[in-house]
Amino acid sequence: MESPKDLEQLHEDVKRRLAAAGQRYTEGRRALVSALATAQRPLTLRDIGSTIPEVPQSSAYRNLEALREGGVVVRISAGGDRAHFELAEALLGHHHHLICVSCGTIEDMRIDGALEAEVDRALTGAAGEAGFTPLRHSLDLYGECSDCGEEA
Amino acid sequence: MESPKDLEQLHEDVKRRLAAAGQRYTEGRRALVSALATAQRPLTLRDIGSTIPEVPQSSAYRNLEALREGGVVVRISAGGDRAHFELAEALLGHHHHLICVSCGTIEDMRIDGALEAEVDRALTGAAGEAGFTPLRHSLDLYGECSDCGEEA
DNA sequence: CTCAGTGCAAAGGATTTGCATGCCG
DNA sequence: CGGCATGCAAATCCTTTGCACTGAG
Repeated sequence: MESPKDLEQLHEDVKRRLAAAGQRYTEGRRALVSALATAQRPLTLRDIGSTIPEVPQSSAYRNLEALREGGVVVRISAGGDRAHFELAEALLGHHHHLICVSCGTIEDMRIDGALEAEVDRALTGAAGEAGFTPLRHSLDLYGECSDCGEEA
Repeated sequence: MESPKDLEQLHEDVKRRLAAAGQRYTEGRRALVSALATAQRPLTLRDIGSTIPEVPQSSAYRNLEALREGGVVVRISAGGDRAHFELAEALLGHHHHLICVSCGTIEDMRIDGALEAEVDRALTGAAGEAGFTPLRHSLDLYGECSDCGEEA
């Protein structure tokens, strides 16, 4: 759980990043960042809607896009039809995802740094062979979360 | 490139799998499987539409779903808004994807088996800690493909 | 023959956009 | 002030579905 102080620092950080990208840090955007920081896992637009109903969907989409351009938020397409949003790795650190194939929920997960480096090396090699310029990787585990497993 | 003989064997294999799932292997489904096998990379519905325009979209979606239930095709959500489809790993073997952030194209890629095993072990460990039952993993590399890189 | 498969058109759901108005810098 | 941000409603885009018809087994 984030302490209020951490949250305040986060907002400062975000404000700086948005300013650098020539964007304002308005009340609605603050609400979005707070919601994402508090949840500590990727959220769908629907999740966000139930957390902060005062922000209309269209504004949420538009602001998430603005935050994405500012490098504060990333959009995740895995995990069903609906997109998920979470704070960028610049803010959360590098991590991966556990994706429940049953309910679509996504959780964050971290793996050993050495393995991470090894994976990166292997991927970069494979990319080179294909004339591909690597930017980042994603390593996701699909399965059933504890909630869905119990019901089965 | 698949030789005609391989393609024929593929159709036999698919026919068997569909039969086991109690489904027919019709002309439209053959066309879809041929298109996917020939492309040798995940295709969007649009890609498929331009390859085999004689198959209506709704039929394509329905048949891809039938093929998915039969374990012949998988649906990939990464790589933009549109879903991609490709032959299942039972037919293609385990592999990963290179995803172009610019044009959304996806290509197949294989990595070293030992690393693969190591990754699987690490993921299974992390999954256990989260009360997660692991099913499969995905390891994708995002970057810029050679076509898009040249233009930049 | 019988039931799954097919095509067309309409429905659905998530996401985007046009436009008039409000607020931040 | 001036322009970006906001809200609402309408528009889009991908995907799914209802229904009557055809074809595979």
